[in-house]
Amino acid sequence: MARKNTDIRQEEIKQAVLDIIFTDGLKKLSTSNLAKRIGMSEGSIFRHFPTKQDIIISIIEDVQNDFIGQLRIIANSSLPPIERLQKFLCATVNYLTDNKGITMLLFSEASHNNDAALKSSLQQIFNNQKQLVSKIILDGIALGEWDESIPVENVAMLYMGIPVSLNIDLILRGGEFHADNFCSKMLQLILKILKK
Amino acid sequence: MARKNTDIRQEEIKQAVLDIIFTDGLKKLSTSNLAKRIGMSEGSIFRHFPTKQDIIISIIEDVQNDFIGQLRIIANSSLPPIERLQKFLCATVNYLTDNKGITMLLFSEASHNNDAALKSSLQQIFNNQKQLVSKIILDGIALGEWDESIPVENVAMLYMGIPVSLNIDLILRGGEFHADNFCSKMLQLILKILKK
DNA sequence: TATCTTTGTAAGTGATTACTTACATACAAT
DNA sequence: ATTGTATGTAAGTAATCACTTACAAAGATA
Repeated sequence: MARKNTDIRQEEIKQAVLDIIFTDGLKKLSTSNLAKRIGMSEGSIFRHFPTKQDIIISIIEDVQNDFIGQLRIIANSSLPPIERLQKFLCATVNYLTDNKGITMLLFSEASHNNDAALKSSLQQIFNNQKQLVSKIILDGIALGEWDESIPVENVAMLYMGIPVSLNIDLILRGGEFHADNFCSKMLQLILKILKK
Repeated sequence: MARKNTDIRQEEIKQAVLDIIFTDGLKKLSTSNLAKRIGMSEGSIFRHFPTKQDIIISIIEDVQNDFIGQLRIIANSSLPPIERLQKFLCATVNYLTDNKGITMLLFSEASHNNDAALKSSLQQIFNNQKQLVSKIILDGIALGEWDESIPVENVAMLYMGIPVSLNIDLILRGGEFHADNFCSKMLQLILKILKK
């Protein structure tokens, strides 16, 4: 087969991982199937990643950089808190619906594996989102826009339920979804909680 | 080894499944490990269940009967809606914290497997909860206690986020949790949404 | 007591797993 | 042109998987 650089091959492999998970389920994610999907030999995969686990870890790092990075920019922007919250929520919903393979991977890996490093990465992804939401809410309270007596930690937890249960829904129903309405409807509910 | 009836053995096997998942992760759930945990031979397992998959299915049926059954009684009771909602939420939180093995199993199985019957069972568990919550809310609205303009479907979805994200938290953090505060704090947030 | 069904086990089965080894060749640097 | 390194493959490896087979014995029924 044609030769390509490791970085290109790594991307191909990671894409194939997500592809298989979404179309066939995590059970079918073997190095053998992975090689078939890309059209290369099984041995070649181990030229570009030392172990199968390292492929998963690399994907989770991508999520940290791309997804959480994007959310961090939104949360720290100078927009009014209400607009930040709206952008934040919609960005999350869009990411989840656009990357179904990734979300299934995160879910399953969390309960499937007992690897400490992996679990800690997943915990970070979850907690980072919670902290960024808390920041937006606290900013809104500081500006006098929202009720200062609300328990911010609990609202953030309730907020996190939105993407997480959306996730479950996506996994169970297999994909079809109408993001626009969902995003703004959920925002309105959260805003009612935040209202003075 | 001492002989026991199939029904007793089936319970032992199912308990061992949940035990392994919680202590060692789903990856270690092999028929070989299962037999070791119980202290019986691997072949004996297949005397009491035709396949490994059937053990999982039987556990999910237990969840339907025990957990959803309990929630159904609460939702259909003649208590005031606000009390039903409180009992409903606390029963869910307690079940999740008491049965960590089960919740991990449901999560993982949903994304791991592509078995249609299994996925449909999991979907039913999720949807039944949503429907029961919707019923309580609609009853409250009919009694004039809550805002009739709220989108019930979306509140139910937001509500479902509570147990689901609690679940994630339990999986990632490994167990320790203070249920009492959580239960009532979350209820207050939902009530603020429902308020006229 | 004799027989039949249920429950148990040890030792297999072939399939699949993640990963390795030995070797070939493309391509960049000298 | 020569050499060294990165990328490729086919054919392994031992371990593990879910499950089966052949046979033994417990316990109920006759």
